[in-house]
Amino acid sequence: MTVAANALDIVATDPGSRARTGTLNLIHGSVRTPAFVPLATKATVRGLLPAEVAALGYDMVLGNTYHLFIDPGHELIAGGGGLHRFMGWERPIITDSGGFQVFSMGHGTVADEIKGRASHGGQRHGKTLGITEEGVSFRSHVDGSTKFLSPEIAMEIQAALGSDIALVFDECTPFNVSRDYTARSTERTHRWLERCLSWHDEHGAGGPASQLVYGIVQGGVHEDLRVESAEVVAASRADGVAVGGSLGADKAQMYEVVDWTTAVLPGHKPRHLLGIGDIDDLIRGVELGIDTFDCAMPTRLGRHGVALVPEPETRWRVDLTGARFRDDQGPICEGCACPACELGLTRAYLHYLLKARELTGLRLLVTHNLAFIARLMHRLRTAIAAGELAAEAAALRAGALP
RNA sequence: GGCGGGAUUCCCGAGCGGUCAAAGGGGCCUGACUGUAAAUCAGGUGGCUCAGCCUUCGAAGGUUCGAAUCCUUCUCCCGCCA
Repeated sequence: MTVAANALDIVATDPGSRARTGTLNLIHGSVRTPAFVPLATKATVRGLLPAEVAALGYDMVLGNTYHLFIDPGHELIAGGGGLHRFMGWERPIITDSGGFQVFSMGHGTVADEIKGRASHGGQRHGKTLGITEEGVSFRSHVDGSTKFLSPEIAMEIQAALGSDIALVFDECTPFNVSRDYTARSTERTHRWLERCLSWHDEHGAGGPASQLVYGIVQGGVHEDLRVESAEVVAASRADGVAVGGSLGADKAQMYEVVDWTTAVLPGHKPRHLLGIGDIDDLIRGVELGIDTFDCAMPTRLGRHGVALVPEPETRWRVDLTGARFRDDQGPICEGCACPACELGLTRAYLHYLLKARELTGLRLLVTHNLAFIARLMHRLRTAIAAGELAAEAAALRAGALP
């Protein structure tokens, strides 16, 4: 059992939904919720300085156990004073357990797996060597050597990293597996949850005493399995609950899965929705009672030349690499007051930087995208506190600039 | 004026008698991207009445069953020598 049993301080709830707002109090500070958590997988929000991320309104970032274990190694990071000091971010950090990598190294992305296709030229398959009750063997993507992760090792690594929140080691259940496999996998994840908590209990006094541990709900797209998993995690000693695994083939199914889950979760435990992402998904997630989200989308899209804009019909995206923006003197995003847009830069300039492969272009777009999401979350928090979430959500979904 | 080298599909650039509508880049277009092996990846990129046909490899002739590839002349580039 960890110390902060009531780390989440809820100050307001929305009468028309499960949404709530408040603060999540952690070792390195508090997180205003609902919050989006930018990914700093390899100990950096790619392209941005810690101060820049904070200035955009972010209280927490997410690091990855798998990646930091492979390179540069958790011992090295621990020796240097922990992940916070290592990356120069003294605010909260949540670390993912590496469970997702077991999935992605075998299947590629979530979308690839669902659609049954190979991603990146089919180069990504087969790095996961085997999943057993003990843990997972896989081939390092860096040097090809065989590595092994187990619930205990994942917790040990996260303890060494010193993250504010550790996620238990799980198997991200694929979409294209049988219900029976999903059931067995989910049960194993439950056993792994217990092992993670036990490891944490045993080592907490001498180490991560106030590090929170979040259990992970699996169960695929099966209501009974999801509900059971949510109940198992909720009833455990875990401080918080993360919703993971395959969330379905489309948004409707995803919302349904999250709905089943949060419907049975106790109100006091913080809830994290793993890997979500899109503007509309964040809005719905908040309505379904999610407190924190993480997603590669805003930062990755920015690096890929896409700017987030208030246009639902284009899924809130505009790809500035297209030649039609070559002489577009308009702003990146009309009305946006982010550090990038404040410079008065044109789409023509961004397009030019992108085509010229200048790093500044990527920095500018990542900054804008993260600012966009940060404002979205801020507006949702404010709306919940003011009892106006329904109207605000409707406006944002219709294309209001957050 | 002389001697060499070169002109290839939007651009650069392979090809050097048939398996070439023509490698490979770039550009352009489309698509993807949701717990980041991702500043990435995939597909397309002469035309059509599209399992075939037509038009393309500076221009015009010629050799050959057959030419972007060989020959002749011409036009224009680029070196070197005068």
